[in-house]
Amino acid sequence: MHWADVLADELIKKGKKHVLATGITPSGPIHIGNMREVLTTDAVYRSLVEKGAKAEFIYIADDFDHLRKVYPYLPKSYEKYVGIPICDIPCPCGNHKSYADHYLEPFLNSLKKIGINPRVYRASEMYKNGKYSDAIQTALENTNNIRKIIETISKRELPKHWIPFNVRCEKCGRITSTKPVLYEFPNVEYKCDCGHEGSVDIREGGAGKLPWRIDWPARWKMLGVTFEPFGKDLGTVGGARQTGEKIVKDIYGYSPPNYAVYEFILLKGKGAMHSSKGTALSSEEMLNMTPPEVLRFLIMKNQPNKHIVFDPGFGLLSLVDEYDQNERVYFGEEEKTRGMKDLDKTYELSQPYEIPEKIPYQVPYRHLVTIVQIGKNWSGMKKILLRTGQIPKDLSDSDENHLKQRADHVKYWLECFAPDTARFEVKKNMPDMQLSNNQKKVLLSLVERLGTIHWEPKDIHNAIYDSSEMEKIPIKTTFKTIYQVILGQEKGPRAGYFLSNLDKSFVLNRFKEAVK
RNA sequence: GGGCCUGUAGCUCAGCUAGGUAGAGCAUCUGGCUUUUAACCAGGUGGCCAAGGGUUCGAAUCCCUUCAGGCCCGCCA
Repeated sequence: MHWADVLADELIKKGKKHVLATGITPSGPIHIGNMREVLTTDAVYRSLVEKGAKAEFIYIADDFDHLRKVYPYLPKSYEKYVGIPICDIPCPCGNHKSYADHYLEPFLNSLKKIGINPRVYRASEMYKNGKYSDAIQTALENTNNIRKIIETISKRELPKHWIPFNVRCEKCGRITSTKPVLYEFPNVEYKCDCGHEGSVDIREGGAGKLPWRIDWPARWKMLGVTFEPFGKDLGTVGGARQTGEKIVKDIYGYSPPNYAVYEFILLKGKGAMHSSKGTALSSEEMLNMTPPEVLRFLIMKNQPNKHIVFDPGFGLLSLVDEYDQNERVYFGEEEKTRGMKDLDKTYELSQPYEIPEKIPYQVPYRHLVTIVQIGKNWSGMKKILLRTGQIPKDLSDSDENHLKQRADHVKYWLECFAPDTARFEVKKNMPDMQLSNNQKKVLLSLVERLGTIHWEPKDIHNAIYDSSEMEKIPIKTTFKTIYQVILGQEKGPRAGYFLSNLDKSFVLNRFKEAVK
């Protein structure tokens, strides 16, 4: 059984109505690892709906959380905003409403692309319009109990005058620098490091924020959350999940949601991703180089608790190939091999939107990598594909769109992530290089022979072999020579097809120039 | 110290969330496509499933122990 079905079945045992939540703080570029949380939730959501349960998928952007430090990707001037909720900090690029929106917006766009449309809640709004008021009051009434829970489970000692509420300083706007002096419902008197002393009414929207360990359980109850996955860092003993379970039960009288702990996505050769260390791959970038269905596939085929090593180099091509193979099996065009566990479900969950009725037209992804570089734009590519018979003349619009999209992904990948050996470029001018006598000999022979043949892949291919044999030069050397004078490198795409896509006189002139 | 993951063919890994003859890709070897360019087809070689114990008619799969590696444990998914 697919893991999403297992999780959905567990939920259905408890009831027929469910609220599935995810939450990510948009304090920096939201990377592909964060995406795993959303996709995991989406998989369970879809399984629930399929099984006839009522389910709602919500996404909580904790934009009332404060800026923790000046991350490396921020200007130094942001020092003054540390401690202020990110919804109240100006946008780094100036084009968004706030700091939070700057990172949230592209992420929500990415979600759309991979077929996820959760109901979005913003913590800042919930705080500011008083939704949290009851939860805050309950927390404050239970200060000692909460303190005991946190101290016992997480084995931390809390400050003497700690209360489960961080007042937002009315003067400097920070929620980290205030210290409570006195709480007497409904007011908290506080002192801020900025020198301000004041008093806030907790029923007033936006007066302050519950600390994370209380905010989370409070939100479970408030929104009726029954499922929420979280990263392995939060699943640790004494962590926020554990204190949250106890707090939500004892203080808020609500039973903790089901969950899945998901492992990290590691970048091949780089390890775990950290936005703050610049080793993260943002979701936008990821979606620019990976077709959305393939990105989903990566998450869906792996159980959440298994770490994933993502290789943005050649590994990506293999991943797409694997997806395509699964697709062929799903549509019965190929035999299932043994390792394809839960193939049908995995394939269905990989679709951003509708499941195709029939198999989309496939062109091997690796081949697209070559075609993209020869054909440049889509019409050029289409011409090549038509001529070589790799697509039929009556290709449907949806198939064409699909291929076009893939070509765009390939292009982005080539520009930003592809290893050098995947790239080639037809040099406009003769590359600067020295050819051996043998190389010159074979080129001369080729000029002659190619001049007389039809400019067809097969004929070109044969001509290359004939010349090579004639001049008693290893075929390897001949290919190498061709690539060197045309591409300036020693390897390249299959020569016959490749040359046939270039202008005949261009090729002949280049060869002539090379032997001078 | 605690938690999670991993250990299966030379390499990368699937199979463990249904216990029932050990799998794929790559590499290698043989043959073919009248001739390899990270090409295709057919076939072959290759594994005490980390080690030990337990449950079972039957274990890579479930349970326990050990060993080795990775990650997490203020904030970070």
